[in-house]
Amino acid sequence: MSQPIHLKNAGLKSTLPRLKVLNLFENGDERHLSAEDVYKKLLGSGDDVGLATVYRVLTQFEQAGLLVRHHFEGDKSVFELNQGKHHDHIVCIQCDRVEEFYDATIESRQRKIAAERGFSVQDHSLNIYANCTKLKCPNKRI
Amino acid sequence: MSQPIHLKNAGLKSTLPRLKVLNLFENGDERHLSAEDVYKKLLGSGDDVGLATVYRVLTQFEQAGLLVRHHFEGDKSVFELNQGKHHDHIVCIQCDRVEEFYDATIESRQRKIAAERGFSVQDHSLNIYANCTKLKCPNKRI
DNA sequence: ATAGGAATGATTATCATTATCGTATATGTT
DNA sequence: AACATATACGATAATGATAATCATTCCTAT
Ligand SMILES: [Mn+2]
Ligand SMILES: [Mn+2]
Ligand SMILES: [Zn+2]
Ligand SMILES: [Zn+2]
Repeated sequence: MSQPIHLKNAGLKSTLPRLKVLNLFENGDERHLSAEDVYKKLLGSGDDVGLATVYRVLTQFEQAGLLVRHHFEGDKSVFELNQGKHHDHIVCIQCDRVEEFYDATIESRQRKIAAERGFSVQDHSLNIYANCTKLKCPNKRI
Repeated sequence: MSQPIHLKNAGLKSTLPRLKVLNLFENGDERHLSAEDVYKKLLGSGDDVGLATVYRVLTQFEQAGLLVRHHFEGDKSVFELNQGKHHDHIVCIQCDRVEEFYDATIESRQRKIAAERGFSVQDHSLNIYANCTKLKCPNKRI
């Protein structure tokens, strides 16, 4: 757990919709949420914000460095709290559950490979799409 | 170079639009093409096909295993000829040029990481977004 | 050459996301 | 606390990529 984020420090006015969205990521049960996920969760808890605002806020939070955006194969973006530590993802094909991992070997190999070809890495995304072999897969939905 | 692909063998009727699209991938100068790229290239060479057909054919080719689809950060899908050998990509942020690489260590590490967590890898995508440090970057456009 | 099913292409629909714009609100100042 | 004003909100329209429709055209087997 890290210290609560203050929107002010991020250069963002502290508004109700922003606080609600931020709260979802800080205290919600899911780390990785799409705009639609956020919108529905807020509606579900009575806190209604406009869908346009959700999209706007997510993008603002991303630009402010509060959130990180991912593209997990498919059309919609997924966001998660930026805890400062880069990691990659395993996405379950059956239930969409997301598990995180970090592998120093993979990371350094990437840098090496890029360097050998005359590139300096700016960013990268590594997503593993897999099936649960263990029976912990509750099946369906993130 | 591999032997020319016969649509018949892929269970696909041999039609003009399909042959034109296939030809672009087999004899064109770009390995990685979006639907729009394909559409514009065909229009440019006088071979006009409908945009709907382009999308349909690309999806069919993907399902038939002739093409592989990638999602290089951003909204549009990119396709390339399936030459049977898996590889990952470095995408230049400045010119969108795509370079391919394969690293056995990274590949096996992925499998190991997934296995340790009870997953069996079905697929994965690893894209490195980087800047050319060498001056070979002609800047802009795939 | 013919027939019948599949493919094409113009168009419309869909889905995620962004842009508009009039109204509401946060925050610094009286 | 009431104000002023820049900003943010939210309903809705617009956009861009891709999928679905459907009447017409084209392969391919007879
Ligand atoms: Mn994560
Ligand atoms: Mn490739
Ligand atoms: Zn990584
Ligand atoms: Zn790989």
